[in-house]
Amino acid sequence: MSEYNHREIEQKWQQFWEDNQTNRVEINQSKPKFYVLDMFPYPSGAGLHVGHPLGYIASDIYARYKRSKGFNVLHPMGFDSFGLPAEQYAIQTGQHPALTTEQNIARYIEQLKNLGFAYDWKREVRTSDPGYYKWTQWIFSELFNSWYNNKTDQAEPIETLTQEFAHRGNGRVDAVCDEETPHFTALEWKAMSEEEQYKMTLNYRLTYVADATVNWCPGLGSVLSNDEVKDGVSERGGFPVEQKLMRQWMMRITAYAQRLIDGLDTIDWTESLKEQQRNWIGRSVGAMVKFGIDGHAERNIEVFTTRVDTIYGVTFMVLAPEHELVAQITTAGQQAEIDAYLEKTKRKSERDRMADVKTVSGAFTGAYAINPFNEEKVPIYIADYVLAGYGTGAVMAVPSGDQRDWNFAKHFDLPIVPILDAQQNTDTEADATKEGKYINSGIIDGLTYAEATPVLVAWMEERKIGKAKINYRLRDAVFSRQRYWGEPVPVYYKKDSNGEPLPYLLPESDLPLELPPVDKYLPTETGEPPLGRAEGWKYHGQYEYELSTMPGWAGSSWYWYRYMDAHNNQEFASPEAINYWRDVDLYLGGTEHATGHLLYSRFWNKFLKDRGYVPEEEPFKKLINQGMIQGRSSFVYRFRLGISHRQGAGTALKELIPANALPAVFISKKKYDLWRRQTEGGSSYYDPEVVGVREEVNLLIKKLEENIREKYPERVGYVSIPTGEYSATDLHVDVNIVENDVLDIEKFKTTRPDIAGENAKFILEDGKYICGVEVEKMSKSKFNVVNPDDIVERYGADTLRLYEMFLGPLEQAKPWNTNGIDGTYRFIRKFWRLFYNDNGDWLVTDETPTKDELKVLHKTIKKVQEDIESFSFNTAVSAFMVCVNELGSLKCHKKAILSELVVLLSPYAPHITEELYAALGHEAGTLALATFPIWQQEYVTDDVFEYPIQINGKVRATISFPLDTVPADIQNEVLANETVQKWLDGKTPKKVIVVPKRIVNVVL
RNA sequence: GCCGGGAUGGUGGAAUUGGUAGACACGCAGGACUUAAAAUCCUGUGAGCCGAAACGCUCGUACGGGUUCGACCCCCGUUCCCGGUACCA
Repeated sequence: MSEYNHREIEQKWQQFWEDNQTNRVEINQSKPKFYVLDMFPYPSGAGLHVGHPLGYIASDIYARYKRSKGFNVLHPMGFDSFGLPAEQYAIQTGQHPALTTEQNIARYIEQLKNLGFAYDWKREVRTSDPGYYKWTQWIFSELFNSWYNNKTDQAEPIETLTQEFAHRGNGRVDAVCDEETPHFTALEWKAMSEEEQYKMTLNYRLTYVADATVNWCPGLGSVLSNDEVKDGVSERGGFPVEQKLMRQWMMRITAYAQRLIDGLDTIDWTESLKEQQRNWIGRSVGAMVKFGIDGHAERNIEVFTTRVDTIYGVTFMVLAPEHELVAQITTAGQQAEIDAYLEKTKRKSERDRMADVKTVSGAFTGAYAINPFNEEKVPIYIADYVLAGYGTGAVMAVPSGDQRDWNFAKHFDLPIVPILDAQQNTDTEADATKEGKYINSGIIDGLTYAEATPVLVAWMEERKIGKAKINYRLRDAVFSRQRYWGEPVPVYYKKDSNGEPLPYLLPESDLPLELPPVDKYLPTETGEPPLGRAEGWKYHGQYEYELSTMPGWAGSSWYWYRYMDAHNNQEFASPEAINYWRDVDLYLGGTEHATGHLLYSRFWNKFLKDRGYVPEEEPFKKLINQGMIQGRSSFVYRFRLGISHRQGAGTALKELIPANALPAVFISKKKYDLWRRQTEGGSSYYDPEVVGVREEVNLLIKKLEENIREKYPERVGYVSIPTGEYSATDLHVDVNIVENDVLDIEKFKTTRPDIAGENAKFILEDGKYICGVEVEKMSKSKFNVVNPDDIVERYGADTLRLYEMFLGPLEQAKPWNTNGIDGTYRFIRKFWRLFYNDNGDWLVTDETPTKDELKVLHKTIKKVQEDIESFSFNTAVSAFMVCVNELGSLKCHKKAILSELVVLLSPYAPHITEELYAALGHEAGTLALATFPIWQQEYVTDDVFEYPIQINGKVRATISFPLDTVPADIQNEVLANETVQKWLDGKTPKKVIVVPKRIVNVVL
């Protein structure tokens, strides 16, 4: 092998790894385990672009590094292969989503293999594979068969609940369950029929059917979860979303709200990510208070408040328009007004409601609530600023302390009563202070905030009109999707004694419940989900199956366990595998999963732990978010040419001449900016550069005009360009034909046949066409997508891997710019030339390395190790470059140095290092078994330190001293130094600071 | 509005966390090799000033202040950018 040939080398080793199963991994009790995981990719039809592998490269480097440090490393890859895009495509083309998904995955795998990742491909999983989703269905079943016991603070099998029912009824059960669950005794329980008992348990199960207000998306024909809705439209596709009451499968994630918050303190994630989860769960500490209703002795309004202390400042109540009491308490006189308001809110979309935060609106019900503390009657309003889905859907309004209440009070001219002596200006705005002492506040007058709350809560609890309560923003998760391409829910329906359908679970022996074929991937005529189309799809030929499928997050909420034992068809993974691999030590992925995948996964994990299937409370110990790679779009500027016609021609402009007779004129970026400046007026008009461009453009236009007029003398008058920012259109140009912002004009012409040949004019600068640049999202429509395959073809995977890491800190968002890649490519070739000269001669010798060479090597080992440990991959790449540059200058070709360096670099550039490792005489493929080099202090430390000598904090000289020089000696010598003497100018310094191995500062 | 992150040469970025700001790389300029180009190698490259030269000077890490012998780093205030979130009672 003479010259470095990345194609040959990379292909050879990728084949070798595959043939020899080099990256195969098995349980090995004699080694510590380490689990590195990348977030589950969805295999989209567009394939990978250079942004995707960023995290995969980082995790691969880390995994290989850990392996060389003696860990048994699990580093798998697989596919979250159910999902909307494949189904949308199926709807359009009629192709089965399984087929397109299969093709997309094949393409992904090919691309991933091209990059040389050390995945154990034998462990690959796909959520849409029945062998996989059997276990997703199984976990669903386990959830169905469990309830949440608040006393033990964990999920338990439903049997422990029914045993308790038989023993003592549900009086002492403290469970997370439906609000309306009735009380019953053991006797009553035993008196129930089996069906009645079963129905009762449905109130407790961790997955259950309920009528829920859901995000209905007509455009997708499906329900979406909160995290799939952004700004009132669907995250995928951007279709409008509306609120609708539907019968849905739900997951009782709220049972885990507190544990989901507490667990965050035990894991190493970024603070911002944890904060997002905390906000999403939205814990607030407060109290429930019951207000009576005047004239409705049997009813009351329950409110949740975080400020019970302000209860004497309540001057009105507000209910959500959807609140169930509205219909019952509205007086005859106010009925019309309330109806009108309800009608108005219903028509407002969620989006309008959000956009319209400023406007105050509401309507009076005519009814009055009674404040239990002072028996005062306050009017009850409805208003859409109160959300039905939060708390109880009712608010006690304290206008002196809450700005929204204040706005409402002002608008409807309601009283504003201050309740703390520290409150200020309550007639111009609300003051939410907790300072001062209470006034106008009955039993808490004169107390402080800290004193008042316990008094109020005790008072309420005594009278059973309220209690302390912790409320969460988190809602139970809707689990049904009215779609085809997802896991079927393993449930069938039997008619109960009233003829109503009652859900029953499929037994485990009937799993997996496979997706049936359908003729179309659309809802049925009657509005049933697509599964309703499946011919004869019935349980035991007679019972209706559940027709909705599971949401996208179902399959990804437990997948990391499947990798531990990917082919097990007895269990989702064997206890042996689970207890060995336990949890993910390093999880890498984007922030977009902050409140979706990462929350649901933690939920399912906690559930599986409660039920004894897994050992760890938290599944992902450390998590790193790689920054998004943005696109860097290139632009060309095309003048908008206007043609005037000869007077009296009377023809529409576009008919004057054929469209292609008018050339396209493109102007280079800098000149375009200058051209635009001519309208700014002032001095720029006379700027010679501006004048120069103006003349150049006008000359060209004049020439064009003459040419055209020659051909169409009777029609064309003159050609002109508007001035200012409207003079040209900026057009995206494919970044792959632009290098260092210089447009490849020939390629540009071939991609745009309409402007080929003579039909395009380019106004250049320095003989080049320079494109404009903007950072945007990477997408096809912006022509800024860079395909890793192209880069690999041209520079090789090793170079791409190094370059992606070199680009900057892993966690930072950055635009992709291929410009710098030559630097890493040069580095790789320089590295190669330490082993081979240009004639292909082997240069490596067995000579003993010098001290300098050892220092270069060990310095690099130290730096690279520290950088990998702190995930600072970009600086590690620099360290390699420095190292190779220095070894190059030292003309070092010594085996003792180079073989260590090869191992050191192997996590970053696995192919070239395998090749050279073998060339150094090692058995092929054994690099994976090599141990990470260990740096030695003796080679790294210098004997002298070069002290920067500052005068008043500015460096004026440097002087070297042996490391063990005492500060007094340093000071003496520094003061004697010529440069220092010059600055001292005969004076005595005020102070001399000597920091050993750092700096000397002489203060004048 | 609130929460989180950030702002350093023409560009991507570095700086042992209070101790020589700009490592490394791109780009650019000049040179060597070559008939030429590519590749490769060498030199220079924050801005400005002085100069024959200097391991000369001044300014310089978004802006304004402060603490310190010494500040990209700590504190106070301001501007802008990115991400998240939003009537949450």
